[in-house]
Amino acid sequence: MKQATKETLLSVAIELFAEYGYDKVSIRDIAEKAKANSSMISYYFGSKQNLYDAALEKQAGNLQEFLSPSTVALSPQKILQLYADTLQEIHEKNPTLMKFICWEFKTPSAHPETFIKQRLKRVYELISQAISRGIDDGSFREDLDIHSTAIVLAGIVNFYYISRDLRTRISSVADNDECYMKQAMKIFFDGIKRRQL
Amino acid sequence: MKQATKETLLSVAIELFAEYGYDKVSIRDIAEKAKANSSMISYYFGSKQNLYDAALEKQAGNLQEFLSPSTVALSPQKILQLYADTLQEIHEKNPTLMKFICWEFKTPSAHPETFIKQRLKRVYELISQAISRGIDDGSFREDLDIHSTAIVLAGIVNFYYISRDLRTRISSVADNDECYMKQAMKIFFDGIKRRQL
DNA sequence: GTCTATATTGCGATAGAC
DNA sequence: GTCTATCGCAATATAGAC
Repeated sequence: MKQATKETLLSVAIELFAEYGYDKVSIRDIAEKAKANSSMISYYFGSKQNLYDAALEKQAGNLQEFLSPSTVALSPQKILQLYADTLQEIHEKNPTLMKFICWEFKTPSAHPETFIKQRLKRVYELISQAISRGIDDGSFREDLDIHSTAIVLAGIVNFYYISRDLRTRISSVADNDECYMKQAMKIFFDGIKRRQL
Repeated sequence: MKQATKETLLSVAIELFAEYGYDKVSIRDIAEKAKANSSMISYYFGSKQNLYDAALEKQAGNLQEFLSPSTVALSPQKILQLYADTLQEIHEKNPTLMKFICWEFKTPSAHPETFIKQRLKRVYELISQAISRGIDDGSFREDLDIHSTAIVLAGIVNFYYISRDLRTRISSVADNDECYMKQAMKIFFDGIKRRQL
């Protein structure tokens, strides 16, 4: 009945895996920081891998908002903007999720079919459809390649967060999330907008 | 005198580290694939970490071209386009370098001050200056934030490669590097271009 | 230079007392 | 549920023969 230990282990695992990645974190590290015994991880989760998966899935719930059924009813521009806003919000409220996704980028083979990948797939489809509709209704350029445009948007929004750690080491310029996203989306929308002749 | 073993170990190390990352590759894996004894790694490089650093630095030489002194003399547009072209070329000719850089994005703390980071810093400065000059000479929008614009460009160009492994699992759309880069840079340049009133 | 053999460490996992 | 103790394994690194 005392599941406090399980919860603590999970939240510590999320914290440490997000920061250092799967390989660099031992179950002993997690147990120590959670003030629990390392054998409790086997007891509650079965294995280190299962604990990681549990951590990943718990974080994945945060992509829910963007994927709500009402999203598809929005205009193409609104959907693309919502994607950017949602990622910005997720990062503010829960930076660890982005860390997990980044780790997945790096070692995709580690966890073949996770919940998070299914979510990402849905996100990609939503964006692609929005771009396609935007072209059809005349608001975006006709010569846009849908796949490429989707990657450009994803790159603009995600690279900022993916590269943050490295950037702060290289450059002395301080980040301003609000400012970046506004500037970036202006460039993006100006770049895909249909020109008046 | 017979340094063939050393060279083989290094090239195998580059291959394996790029593919699986530092943690997932053991010195035994490297030695086996190089048909050498694992103790040869200590003999030639001292440690696994030193071998990794050697692999990283050897790869970093490939960023040279973009950083040649003649680059700074080009027009802002040309410099930004050259950045995209160079990364595309690097990836085609030497995909392992990009893998290394991707690993550095994920675990930047692992190797505090590497050669590669100095190169990246120089690249960032070149791009920033190009954007700044483009604003001054009236070819780019005046309201551009230099830092944000530089990250947008870097994101557009790099995210495509960073995300490739994961994307191919999620989406069935085949990549076409040439097509992507052309589309992406058109969006980018249209997005930062100064509008005629 | 290259090999075998081994020292040493740290890992994930589990058995079993309480 | 939680602990101690330990097993079994794989890793890096090294000592020493050749």
